Amino acid sequence: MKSFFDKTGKMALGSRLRMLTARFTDDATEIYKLYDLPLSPKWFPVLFILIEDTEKTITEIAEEIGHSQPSVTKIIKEMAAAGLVASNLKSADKRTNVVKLSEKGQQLSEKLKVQLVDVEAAVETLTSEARHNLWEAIAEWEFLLDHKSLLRRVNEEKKLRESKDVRIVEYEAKYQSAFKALNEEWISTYFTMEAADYKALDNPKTYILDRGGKIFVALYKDEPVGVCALIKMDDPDYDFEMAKMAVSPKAQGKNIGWLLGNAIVKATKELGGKKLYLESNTLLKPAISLYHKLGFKKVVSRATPYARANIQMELVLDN
Amino acid sequence: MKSFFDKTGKMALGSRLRMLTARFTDDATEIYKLYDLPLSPKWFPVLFILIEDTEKTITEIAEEIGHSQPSVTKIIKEMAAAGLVASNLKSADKRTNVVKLSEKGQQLSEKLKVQLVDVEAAVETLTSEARHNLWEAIAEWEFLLDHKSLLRRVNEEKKLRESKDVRIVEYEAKYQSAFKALNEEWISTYFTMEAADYKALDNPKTYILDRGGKIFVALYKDEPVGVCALIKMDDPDYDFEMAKMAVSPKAQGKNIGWLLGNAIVKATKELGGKKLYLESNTLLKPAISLYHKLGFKKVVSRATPYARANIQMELVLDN
DNA sequence: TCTAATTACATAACTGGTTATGCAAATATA
DNA sequence: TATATTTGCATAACCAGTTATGTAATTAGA
Repeated sequence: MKSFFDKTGKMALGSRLRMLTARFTDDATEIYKLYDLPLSPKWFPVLFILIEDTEKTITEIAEEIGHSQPSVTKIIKEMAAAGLVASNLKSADKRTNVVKLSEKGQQLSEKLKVQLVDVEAAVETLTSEARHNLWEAIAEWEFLLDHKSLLRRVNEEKKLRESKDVRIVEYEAKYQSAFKALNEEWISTYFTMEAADYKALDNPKTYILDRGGKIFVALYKDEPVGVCALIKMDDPDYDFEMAKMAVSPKAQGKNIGWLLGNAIVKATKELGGKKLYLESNTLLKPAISLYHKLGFKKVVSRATPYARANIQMELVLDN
Repeated sequence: MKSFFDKTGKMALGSRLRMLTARFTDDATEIYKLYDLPLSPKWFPVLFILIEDTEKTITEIAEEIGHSQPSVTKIIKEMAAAGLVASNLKSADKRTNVVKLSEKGQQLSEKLKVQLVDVEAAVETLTSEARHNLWEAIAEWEFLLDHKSLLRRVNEEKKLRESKDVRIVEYEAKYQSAFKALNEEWISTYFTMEAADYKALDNPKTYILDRGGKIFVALYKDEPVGVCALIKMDDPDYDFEMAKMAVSPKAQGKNIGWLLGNAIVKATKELGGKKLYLESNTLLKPAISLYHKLGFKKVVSRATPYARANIQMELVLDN
């Protein structure tokens, strides 16, 4: 068994924990027998709460011990059948089921305290024999996972790894079809293609590059999965417009938008631009949030050839 | 939740482990989704084994991953339904169900490897953030519990604590009824009371004390629960006989036999005895093993007034 | 060599939890 | 103040494992 987990690595942490848990719960049953306590180990958390604070409702107990409410309902039912608790006590709120220990339950809990002392001592001995403190380790991991779940941590690792496979390159003629297709994909999903779209997407060289603009392509494992254009503007207020940003849905979650955006900002600076402009639609939540992350701020309306534009943003470059 | 476990103490280690386990397995489901792997997390151990060694029987897999055989049977059934494994492959032994990954299963396992790397990295990061190493702690506790189970450890604590409530005192007239009752209890359970029994048990003063012997009584919480006599012998080979040892079944597991035996040995020395003798019956396994623990060795037969005696032992005192 | 014991596995039933759901009581709101 | 929403809890159904049990195939033994 040990060797199995050595082979699997940390991926099997859940499995390994489950097995260790099983050892404890199996032994718990025997330990209760040893002390001649007619208790089911699973009653322990509920019993413990009722020893501490005499009267409690089902939901209160569930919250305190971290179980679901139906779990506590079941446990209380079993304990009531064993004569350890009195439930459905009269209370102002008739929905609640107020529970407290019966006489028998109190007597039993006195005997339980003796057992608790021995178990505590046994675990303490175990802890002193071990170099690694399991109890403290659990507490610490609970804290760390509260702060950031394993899912989020894995997701971050995934993005990190995948972004290493993403390269941002300058536009070449061979990417023209990808440039058009990627844009057409999202535009026609949310809106409809307009005349201005066709002009730029069909003739990027004439309409973007030759006029002093740039286009960047994001390659994931050498396949184009994202594009973005930097278009020279003929406007006293702005030097360049960031436009035609598109990322394939298949390549989502790889930070590609962020990498393209950064490439655009860097290129603007290299070309001596001071202010970057963009148009978008508030329907595109992830895009808007990306623009904010890149430092863009909303600006007041301005004439636009696109029907779908309902928000305009700018980024003032400080160097 | 944390505060709940702070209050309960180590007794709730099982509960706490179960909850931490739940966090991992819940997140595992989401992680598989993130990688677009149509796998159930519970398949992982089986899948892992099949990636390592192509062909395996159900029982082999169960042993390697530490699950029960029916658990593996169920998992294989599910994986077969999902088209990941081919089961019931032809084999010499027709009882066995030989299983291997299908083409689809192999493709999926390739994708799984990518995920494994990310999870490993995420857990590694977690470990580096933590002061206590959970993975190592689990491995160590598994080892320590293999060596001595929690049940045994708790039992030892219990005996230790209870033996503190046991006092060995010298016989007084008020213990005569206990002396008789405790002996009568076990003798009549396994054998029948003999004439020699009644003589000694009814008149301990005349037959034991007045002849230079001693009787010790073990009190548990001031109740007599064990007795043992040291009887002066009229024999060139032996000075004293240890006899009439009896411990109440209710007080078993408190080391009382051992404590009484030690009291007898100590008294023999104080009285200047060099050799201690006893008679017993091999039916009484725990008693014989106690005598061995006290240092008694078997000796060859010798005349005895007791029909039930079928083993004789002696202890030579060295000081 | 024939029978008895063992082995491999499928199935059923149980365990200690969970989520989903519905109903009655209490509270909030128009 | 009537209605909508929320709350507390019981019940049902599910989940990932377990133990118990029955059956067919194999192996051991008299």
